[in-house]
Amino acid sequence: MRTYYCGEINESSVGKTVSIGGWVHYRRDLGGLIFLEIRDRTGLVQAVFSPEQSSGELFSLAEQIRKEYVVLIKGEVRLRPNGTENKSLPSGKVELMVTTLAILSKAEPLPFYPDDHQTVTEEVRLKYRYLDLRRPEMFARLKFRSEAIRVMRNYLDNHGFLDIETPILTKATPEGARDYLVPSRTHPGSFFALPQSPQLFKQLLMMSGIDRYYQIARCFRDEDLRADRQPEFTQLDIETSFLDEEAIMTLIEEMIRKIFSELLSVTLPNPFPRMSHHEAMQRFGIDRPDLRNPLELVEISDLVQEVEFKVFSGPAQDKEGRVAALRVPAGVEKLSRKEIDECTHFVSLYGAKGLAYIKVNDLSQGRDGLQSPILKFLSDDVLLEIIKRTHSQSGDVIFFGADKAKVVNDSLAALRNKLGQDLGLLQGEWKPLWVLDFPMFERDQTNTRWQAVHHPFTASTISDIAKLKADPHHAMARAYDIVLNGTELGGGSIRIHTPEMQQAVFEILGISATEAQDKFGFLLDALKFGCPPHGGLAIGIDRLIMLMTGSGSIRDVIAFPKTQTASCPLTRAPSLVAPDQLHELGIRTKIAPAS
RNA sequence: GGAGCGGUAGUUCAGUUGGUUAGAAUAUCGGCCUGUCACGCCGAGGGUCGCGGGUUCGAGUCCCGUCCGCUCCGCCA
Repeated sequence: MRTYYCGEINESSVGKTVSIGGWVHYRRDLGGLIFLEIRDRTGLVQAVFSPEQSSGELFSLAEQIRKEYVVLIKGEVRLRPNGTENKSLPSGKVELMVTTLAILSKAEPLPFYPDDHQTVTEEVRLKYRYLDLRRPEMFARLKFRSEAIRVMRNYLDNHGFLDIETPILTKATPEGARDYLVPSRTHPGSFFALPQSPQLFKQLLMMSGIDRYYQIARCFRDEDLRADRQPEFTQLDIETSFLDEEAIMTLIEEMIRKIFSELLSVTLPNPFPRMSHHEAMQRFGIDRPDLRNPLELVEISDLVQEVEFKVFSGPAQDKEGRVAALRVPAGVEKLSRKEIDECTHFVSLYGAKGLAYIKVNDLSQGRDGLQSPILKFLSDDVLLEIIKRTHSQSGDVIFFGADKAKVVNDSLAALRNKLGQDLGLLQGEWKPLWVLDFPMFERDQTNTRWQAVHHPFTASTISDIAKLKADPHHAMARAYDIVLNGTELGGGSIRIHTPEMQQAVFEILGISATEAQDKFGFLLDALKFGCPPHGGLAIGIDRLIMLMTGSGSIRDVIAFPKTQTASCPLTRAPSLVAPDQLHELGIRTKIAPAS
């Protein structure tokens, strides 16, 4: 006889004899009866022990059972007596009259019970993650993730892609994030690095004539964690030969639409909207705008260049400065003085030295209808033009950012997000977006050299090497980022496919020929032997699933995640290792100072 | 590296101005209850107040340091 799932037992099972394996979720003794609720991953069913129908031996066995025991029970399905239906059970109209019972595994009292109504801290959940994952909510997330990946695989398989694995033990890369290193026993003093992404291997596969590659790839970056960042994460990694930006974006869009329609019955726009990087920065101050948020930045640098107010005129005249306005409709009513002060503190976290604002109390009264500490610094003409350009109405509040462009963009973009959330301004549920026309290079923090905005293997719209070298500042990358509701889901680019261009980009980035040969010699070599034009993209699977399941953190869609200090409360990793192990790896143990 | 919040019973939390024996709920254990279903009722056990130091007659409470968890900045090509 087969073992049923709880969820398979319903009114049509009445009269059948079935067996069920599962956890005892609940036990109640009453009136000479024993009720057990048995849970498996599909639902709950109630089993009833009656001394009249069960042998005495079976009944006393049932009495020993506690919560979370794993049992196998067999019995006959019957309708419950009138008035005893349990609406909270999927199988609430039927019950199982037990004839045999086996305790497969006992359970000690749990640190917490995996009920939906029990709340525990994340620390405890992670320490006992195997119990946390018994919760229906967590099970549903893992199942959703599995199904989403299945849709991706099916889609890519149907489009001629090959799933190919690339090494986990690989070579350290000089740029990008900090590497996780693994010492080599056979080469004392040398190290492997865990891949930050399979980038170079997938490019090499294109040179191998694979043409269409994908991988559900684990990636590792030794940087500090956030709610949406783990030191190891999973990306859907894709690379194709001969396809251009247009073809790749179309392909990916279609896949994402399919995932949303199959899993959430949501129809995403076709095609996804697109926006240039420049426009995104101008209108939203960020390269991954949340389009559900109607608030926008308005440039007013040109209006305030000559005003007496140095806080405005300074950045307005500065080539690297920016003065921008953010209008909050009905802000006068929605934002108290205290809340405006909180906004000022909030933007200070992003380096803003202050947050100017104007309350537009009544437009019909002209200047007298405005209220602001900075009013006295601004002429009627300037005020009027600001009102006009921001389309302000009576009752609005206008915030201002004036500083280096980076500070204005960072702080106002963050403020825009905060106000959008706090004031409930978000419109629509799912707003995907392609961001295009990224610059190829940007100055590094010390402003002494160029660094790649995307990565050093991205092709430029300028295909002439001499022209690119002459004017790196204005070179655009053939790159595209996909953004969903303000989260960067992934990105990709058309890659460089000639050794000459790759060498030139390394040069611009200040990587010497020797260094390039040392770090990327294998890539430069491979490019010499015939490389098709190619490009691809990677999608952060954890983030996608987090968004689609409405989870607050990436950790909730990863079975065994790390904490903020990159440790695992469950296994207590990382941990010290035996001196012998270190010795074998050629690593000298540090001698602890005598205490 | 930095900022903020938190750490008290197995768990989730309360704990006043520094003051007697640190509480509640839930879980656990025992008893009662003839259809329970977050059942109910009675009872019991359960504490390194994260850790270390300091101030004080007296510290869960104040001060310093430190560890851990979360959010954020830096960082994440």
